[in-house]
Amino acid sequence: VTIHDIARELGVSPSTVSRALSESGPVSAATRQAVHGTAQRLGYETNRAARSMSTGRMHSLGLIVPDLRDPFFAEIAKDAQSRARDLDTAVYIADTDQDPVTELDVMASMRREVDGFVMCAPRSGDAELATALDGTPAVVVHRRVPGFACITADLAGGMRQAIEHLRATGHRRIAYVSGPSESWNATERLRGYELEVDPADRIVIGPNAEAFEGGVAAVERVLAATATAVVAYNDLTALGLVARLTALDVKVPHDISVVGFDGLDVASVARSLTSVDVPRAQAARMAVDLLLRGEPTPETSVVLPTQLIVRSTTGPAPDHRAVHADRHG
Amino acid sequence: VTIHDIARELGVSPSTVSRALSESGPVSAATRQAVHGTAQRLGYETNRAARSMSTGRMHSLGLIVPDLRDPFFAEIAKDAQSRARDLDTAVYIADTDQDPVTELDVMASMRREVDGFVMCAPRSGDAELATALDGTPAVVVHRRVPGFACITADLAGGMRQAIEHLRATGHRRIAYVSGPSESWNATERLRGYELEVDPADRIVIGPNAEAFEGGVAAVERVLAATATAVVAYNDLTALGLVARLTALDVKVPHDISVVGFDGLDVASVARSLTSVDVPRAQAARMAVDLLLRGEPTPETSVVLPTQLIVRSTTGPAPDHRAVHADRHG
DNA sequence: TTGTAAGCGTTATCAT
DNA sequence: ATGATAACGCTTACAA
Repeated sequence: VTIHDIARELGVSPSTVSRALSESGPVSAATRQAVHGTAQRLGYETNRAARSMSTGRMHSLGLIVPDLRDPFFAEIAKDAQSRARDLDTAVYIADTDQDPVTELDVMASMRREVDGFVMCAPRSGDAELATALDGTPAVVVHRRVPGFACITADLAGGMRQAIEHLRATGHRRIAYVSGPSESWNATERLRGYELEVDPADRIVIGPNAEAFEGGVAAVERVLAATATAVVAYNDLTALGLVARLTALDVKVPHDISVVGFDGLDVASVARSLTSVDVPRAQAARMAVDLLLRGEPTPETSVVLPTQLIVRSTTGPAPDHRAVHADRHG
Repeated sequence: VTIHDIARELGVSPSTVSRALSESGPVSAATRQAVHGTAQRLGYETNRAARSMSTGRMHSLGLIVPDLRDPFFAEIAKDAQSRARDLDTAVYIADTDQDPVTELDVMASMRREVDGFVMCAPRSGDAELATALDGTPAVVVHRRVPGFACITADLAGGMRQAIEHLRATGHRRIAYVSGPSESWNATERLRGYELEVDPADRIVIGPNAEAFEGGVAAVERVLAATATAVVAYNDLTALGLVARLTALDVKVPHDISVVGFDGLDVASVARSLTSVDVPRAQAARMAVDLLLRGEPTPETSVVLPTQLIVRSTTGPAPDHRAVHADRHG
């Protein structure tokens, strides 16, 4: 069922039907009414491909994520598609599996089919990204790329909150277990740590490719460094830390405090994890809005606030000697 | 850059270029070579909208999931889009947030834009689903819907493996903590339990809307029922159980054994969870293949095998009195 | 083997 | 306010 069917039914021309349906020209109230009526009755649905051919607008957007298995990105995907649906645009999804080459490939193959991209924490270099985009509107989420609209979170600020909280409860030796070294996220978080902690006092463990495993693997070194608190690259890493610490019978937070990063629903509830919340839903929604309703110019970049959520994996620092005795005695 | 540009460049007709590019007609080896060459050089990419208009094929598929935050579905989404990309088809994604109405809505709005649907554990009724599909090819994953190609897993068989394993290690009182009551998944798993356990011996707790929270909340009742082992609706539920048991100082698996369901990567590594693995990647891949390369007739339904993975949350049943003393003494 | 021409469903420009 | 017509880029009979 096409606009021609409606036109024939009503004895008007297809152009009139088109104008009535798309509200894009002068139509008498009566005919508009009639057109909408029979459109409804006939079950008409506009053919997007045809519409795209004449207008150039695709009414769809490309959502590119590094890894859907990461709950952080899964949530962004969920929120982004939800918002896009509200705005009557379909979402093509592509998971790049963290591979820059795949990323560039999917961008190339999707570029012509979409009105723009929402790029989550892309892995390719700034220049390659710009080339692959080649003028296609794009909003970058959770990474800063020069020349593009970016929506990021104040990760360094979140790190500061975490460390200030730990210091306020008596911790002096605070370790950071880092994640993958390449991502913007990773460097930002590390930078936040380095901003807060004097070079002499820093205990940095990592980088680790696998978030959870990295946490597990880092525990021995954290203990060896006699840290009383650890801030993790993300919640999964924190979970790994807690799991391993528990296995070694080191009590959290009695012997050691652990702070996660991201504020994932699953993670927080799973271990009552103290964590720095990163506003994912808001970022996803803003990205889609910016792409679809605004003009995503480089100047429109925004930095969302982060927020430390204190739960039960952090507590007062133990007396240092006591902890040490505990562990070896 | 269109086929006309290539045609002009080479002094041939657009149709020849089209034939050469789509391998859909007789073209001399020489011209085909030439066409591909300049196509490459000019950076030609076929306009899918235009192609769709003449062929009717969209080269895209709709992937409908209940909730991307559930790692089970996130993984399916990842695997499905990966396979689809190999087959040169784009993937529209829609997260229905478990809402049957939203589900039917997105099906209606996507139906014309896709060659078919991969529907993951849909929440609508059989009849509504069929109506909304209205002839659009579809493969249903993890639910059985009469009249459609379905890819499911042998959940009852997995449940049997779990219970047999527990029995073999001395457990007699085996509880089941169920999940949401409405889904096919949920009823299948429960059915598996009921198949294995005599009515008199059954300890069923739930249903629970939220997987993890359900596990947490179920613990007191599990203990009150003096079960020595629990099979959970899924891994998240199992994690909830373990978390709460640990908090109550009930040792897993010393005092009580816990079996998860799904075999999620995160979950298994997180708690070394014994779990019934459900082949997600295979299901996703098969669904896409069936949709894109085969004919998804009702007869092509397949049931994938499940597999109990024994890790460290299960162990021999404790002496019943000893456990009881432990808990209250 | 290649070219011509019609058609896919919509929008947009221009008359009327 | 409405209608005819061209155009979007591609595929596909059909003709050469």
